[in-house]
Amino acid sequence: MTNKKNYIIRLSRYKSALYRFERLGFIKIFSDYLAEAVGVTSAQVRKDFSIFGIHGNKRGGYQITTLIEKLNDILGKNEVQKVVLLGAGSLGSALMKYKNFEKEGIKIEAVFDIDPAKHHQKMPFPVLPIGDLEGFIKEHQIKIAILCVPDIAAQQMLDVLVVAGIKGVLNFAPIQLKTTEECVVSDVNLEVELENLIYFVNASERAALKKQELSEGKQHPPLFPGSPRVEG
Amino acid sequence: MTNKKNYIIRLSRYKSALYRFERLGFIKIFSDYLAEAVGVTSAQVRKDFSIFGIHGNKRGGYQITTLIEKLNDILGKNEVQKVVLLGAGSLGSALMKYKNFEKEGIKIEAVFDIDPAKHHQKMPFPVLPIGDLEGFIKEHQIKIAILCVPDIAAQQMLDVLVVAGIKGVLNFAPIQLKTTEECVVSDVNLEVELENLIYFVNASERAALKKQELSEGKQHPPLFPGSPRVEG
DNA sequence: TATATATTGTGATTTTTATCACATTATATG
DNA sequence: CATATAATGTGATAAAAATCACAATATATA
Repeated sequence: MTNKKNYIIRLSRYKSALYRFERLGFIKIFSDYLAEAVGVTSAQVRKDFSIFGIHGNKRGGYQITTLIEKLNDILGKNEVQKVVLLGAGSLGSALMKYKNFEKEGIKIEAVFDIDPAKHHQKMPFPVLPIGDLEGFIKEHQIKIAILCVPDIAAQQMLDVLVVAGIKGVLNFAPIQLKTTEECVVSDVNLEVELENLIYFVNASERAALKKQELSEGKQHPPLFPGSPRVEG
Repeated sequence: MTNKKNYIIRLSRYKSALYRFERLGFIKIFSDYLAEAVGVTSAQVRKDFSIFGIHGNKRGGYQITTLIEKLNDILGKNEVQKVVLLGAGSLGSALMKYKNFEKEGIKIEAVFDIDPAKHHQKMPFPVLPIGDLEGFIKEHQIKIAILCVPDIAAQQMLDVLVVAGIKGVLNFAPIQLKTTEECVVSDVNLEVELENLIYFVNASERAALKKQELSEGKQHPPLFPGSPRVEG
């Protein structure tokens, strides 16, 4: 798999932004507006589109609806995507209530959990035993699973998913799962995200401190003891 | 800010993996083991360490405890990081119960929500009104916030956070927030992650199909009508 | 219709990131 | 103690991604 990961993530972001513009009643959009909404440069937007063969109108920008269609085409999402959710714990339950999936055409078809106390057939999502997984995904032709089980159970559950025929897993357990050729695993790791944030907060604090020191003329130690400071 | 984002993310992943090795009783680790645990190459691991001035022993690998210490140093996390959580909805509640934060030295100090019905002082987390935010973060010297409020409220809430002095925000609302120089915003966007996954599942399906066709000798259309196929 | 203008589209260039491959060296072994 | 070995560390190189900058052109305007 050639790693077009960044491109694809951006295309997906463009699409979310476009849906918002569409809801606000916009018909056309220019690369610079879209760029701002997503936090990239306008050249980047145009280049990304160019790479995937999306063309706008010189001077007229891009038609929002056709743009969304083309993006959905590329992203393989012109129909509703059915997924299953593994684990009806707190994170799983939160995701069940997560409205934005539906907005973007992602539909949770069923939830699977090991705990019989949680099983029921109620809408909107039946919560079923793991044993039903394979039959369910074959019957409903499901390819994508969201994995929200405890860390310790994640690998074992992935193995079950692979056997059942799942082709892609969004994994919330903070461990590197061993997968097969046929199944792509993508990780969401909140601790790592937070740590990253902490690093950048500290880094920009350090930078601010340095800047302040500079403006106070502390950029160099005095060349000789007693030599005058450069004044701000 | 020079964009060392990928490096930092990897350092953080190394650290998580190292904690796991440590819990399993390992004392030393080699770059190739660590690489496998995180899903990168061993040269990448060594290069990353080299860039940040981390050195192991030729032939002896790396001492796990000192390695973790050094990583924490770089990531600015040698003490427990205090954070606040905004929004006690379903996602917020799930994060409150999320055990892995604590494991990695991240401590939620308080939760803030607009809904008075949710307010209480009970442990482990008091749920407080937004009005208390500024006082609380100043008193507790908090720099990081996790933003789990409804999309529509996210920008307004960010503005409050910035005024209150928060320096870094982990944002779960799927919109591009407008921030200031002093406050870093980092986004977690689950729809985008899922779409990305869907793309790669489709892409690898297409690739598999192609491969199959190739092995069936369909790699080229017949050079002339009626010319023989290459047999698998 | 002619001209000005705003916007796309993209080749060229620069910057960043990852990979390679091997010199270096600490440790183990005979 | 000499030699072999298994690791690190890193300069050189390759690959990927982002940015630049401007030609091309569709539309608006006079």
